[in-house]
Amino acid sequence: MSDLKLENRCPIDYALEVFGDRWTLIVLRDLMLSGKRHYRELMTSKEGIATNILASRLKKMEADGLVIRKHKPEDKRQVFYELTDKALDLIPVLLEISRWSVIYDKHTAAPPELMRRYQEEPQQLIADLQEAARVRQT
Amino acid sequence: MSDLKLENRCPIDYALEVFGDRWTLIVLRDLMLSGKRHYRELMTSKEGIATNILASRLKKMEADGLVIRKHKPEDKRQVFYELTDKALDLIPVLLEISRWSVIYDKHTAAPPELMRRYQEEPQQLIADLQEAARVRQT
DNA sequence: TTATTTACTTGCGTTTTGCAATTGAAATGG
DNA sequence: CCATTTCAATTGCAAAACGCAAGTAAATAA
Repeated sequence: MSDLKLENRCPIDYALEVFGDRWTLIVLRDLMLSGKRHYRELMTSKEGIATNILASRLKKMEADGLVIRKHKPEDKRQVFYELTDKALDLIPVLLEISRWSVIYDKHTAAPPELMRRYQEEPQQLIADLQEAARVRQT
Repeated sequence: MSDLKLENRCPIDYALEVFGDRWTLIVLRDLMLSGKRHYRELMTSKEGIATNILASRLKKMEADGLVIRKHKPEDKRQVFYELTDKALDLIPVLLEISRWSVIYDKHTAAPPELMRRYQEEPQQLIADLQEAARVRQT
C-alpha cells in the first residue's frame, strides 16, 4: 500500500514561516493599520527598514499570498500592494499581540480607544478594521 | 521646560523584540502546550533547534521575564524552566496564530478538539491551558 | 573509580542582514 | 524633444546571526 500519512505540520511552524521574521509583521501592520500601500510609504516606517529587505519581504509576501502587487494605471512607475483576505485575517493576531505588549511593556502604547473597543467588542472592531482596509484599496 | 514627551513605542515592536525570531515561539509553544520543562526536552522539538541557539534563547527569555531558570533540588545537574505569567499570557496569541494557520495552510493541523473549544469557549480554554501549565511546574 | 548524563560553551564556515551606491523605467520640466 | 527627477527596486560589501560539530564541567550512576 502507498503511504497514506498526511503531513501534519504544527500551526506555529507555518505562521513562523510566513511572518516569523523581523520585518514582515511591521510591513503588514503598516499596510493593515496605517493605510500605507506604496513602496515609498512602506520605506518611511519609523523602524527604518532597508530597501533591499523591504523588496525581498514584499516578494515573499506576494509568494505567500498576503499581498497582490499592482501598477497604478495613471502612473506606471508606481506600484501598490493590495492585501488579501489571508492577510486581513491576521488583524486578530495583531490585536492580540498588541494587547499583550500594552500590558507587559511600560514603554508601549496603543491608541486607547482601539484597546477599549478591542476589550468591549472585539468582533465588531475586527470587522471594522478589515472593512476600512478593504475600502482603502479600491 | 524639560522634555515631557513619553517614549511611546508601537506594540508590534515590543512583541517582535521579545519573540519575533525564528525560535522563541517554538520554545514557548513547547513549554506552554507540550509540557516540556527541561533543556534536553526542548532539544527534541521536531524543528531541530541547535543547542547554542536554544541556550541563547533561554538566556534572552529569562532576561525578558518569560521564564525563570531553576535547579532541581534532587539532581543539581538538572535545570528546569518555569513560565511566568507574562509568558502564560501569550497563550491567546498562540491560539489566534493557530486558528489562522489552520485556515490558510492545508498541511497544518491542530488537535480538532482544541480548535473547537477555542471557537466555542475561548476564555475557558485559555484559563484551562494556563492552569494546566501552572500545575505542571509545581 | 570510571562512565554517563545534563546543560551548556566554543570554533568555524555559511547565511542573512544592514547600509550605501547604483540602475532602469517612467513621468515631468524647460 | 532632451535633461532631470521620481519611483521601485537591485547590487556590492562588511557585519551580524545562524547551524553544525566538537568539547567542557559538574553531578550522578555503575
